[in-house]
Amino acid sequence: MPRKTSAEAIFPAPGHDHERCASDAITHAEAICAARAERLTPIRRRVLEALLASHSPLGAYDLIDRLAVRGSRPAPITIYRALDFLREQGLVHRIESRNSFIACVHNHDSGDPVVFLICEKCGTVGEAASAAVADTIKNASRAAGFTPKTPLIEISGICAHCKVA
Amino acid sequence: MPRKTSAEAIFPAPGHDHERCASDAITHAEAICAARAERLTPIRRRVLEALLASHSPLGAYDLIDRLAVRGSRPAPITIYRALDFLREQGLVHRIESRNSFIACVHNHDSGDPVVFLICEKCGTVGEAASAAVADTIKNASRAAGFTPKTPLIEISGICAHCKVA
DNA sequence: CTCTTTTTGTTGCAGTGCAACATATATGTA
DNA sequence: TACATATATGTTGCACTGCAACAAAAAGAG
Repeated sequence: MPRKTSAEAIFPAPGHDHERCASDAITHAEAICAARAERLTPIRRRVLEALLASHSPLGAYDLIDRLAVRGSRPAPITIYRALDFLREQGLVHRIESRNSFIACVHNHDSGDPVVFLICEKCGTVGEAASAAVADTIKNASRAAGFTPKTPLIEISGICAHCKVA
Repeated sequence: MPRKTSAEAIFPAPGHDHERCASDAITHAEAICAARAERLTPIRRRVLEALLASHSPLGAYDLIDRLAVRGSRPAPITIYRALDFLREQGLVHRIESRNSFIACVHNHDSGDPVVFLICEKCGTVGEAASAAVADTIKNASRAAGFTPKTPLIEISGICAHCKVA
């Protein structure tokens, strides 16, 4: 069952039921990993939880800070390995223009191109999955004789909530 | 006068007249800077030339290597400052997904969104300026109540020349 | 020629990202 | 159960990215 019914863009409203949204995503991650016989180990889970606790993308060192407990900090490589795993499973995306990472709140078909909407004011990142965008881009690429694989689309701007304020 | 007549995608063919293509671009850069009363200093010019000598994007340290002469290497900040300038003038683009830079071979109207086509095999980067892509993306953003500013579109794939081989 | 602005040089550092190897933990198999 | 294998994590170390802050030099304006 999809966690989001709308196929449209998703931009998290401030003050939405975030606890719920995050715990749903964890449940989803467990299901995905179980189905694929992959292991959602404690570290991987904690990295995912930290990302889910923020709608803004987090850098690797933000994650280190958030996973640190009583003087014990995970090494960068530990975080990167967890991120690699989560990205392979499609549970986390990398925001290239910010060198940072965000938990995925879609159910992607793998390879589905995603459009990231990055608010310059509040830093919140929304995802939009648009077949129209995907098609247009494929056509434009083919016009250049180019065989596209993974489109990367990141758009800076102002989200609806910040625009009002 | 536009250096490219086609409004279509541009993917440099291996073995094209690169000397010519690069020297045209330098001429264009001089014209741009003159018109804006900006200074295309020797360092800025050499950075641009180094980028023009490669259709693959170069990292900042690649540029340091290429500008180094007889034991004297420019400091990273020197390169970044030149790149900042060139980017402000629209003469250079940053490829976010690779942390690297490429000389622009278009005549952009400023703010024009550009699609980068990055060949996974040969590393060559082509540019496509597509109004259709720009429009589609704007619409998708607006559907989420998002006010887009600067779309960033980078597509990995295989270019026509590598596909044949 | 002097003052001001712009550009470059120098030093230093924080963030990003991963390689290579060692250790520990799971999983499978006899 | 004991052993072999595969997977995951810990440790060390380092290369690349990117820029801040200040000093020195060069270009332009009056």
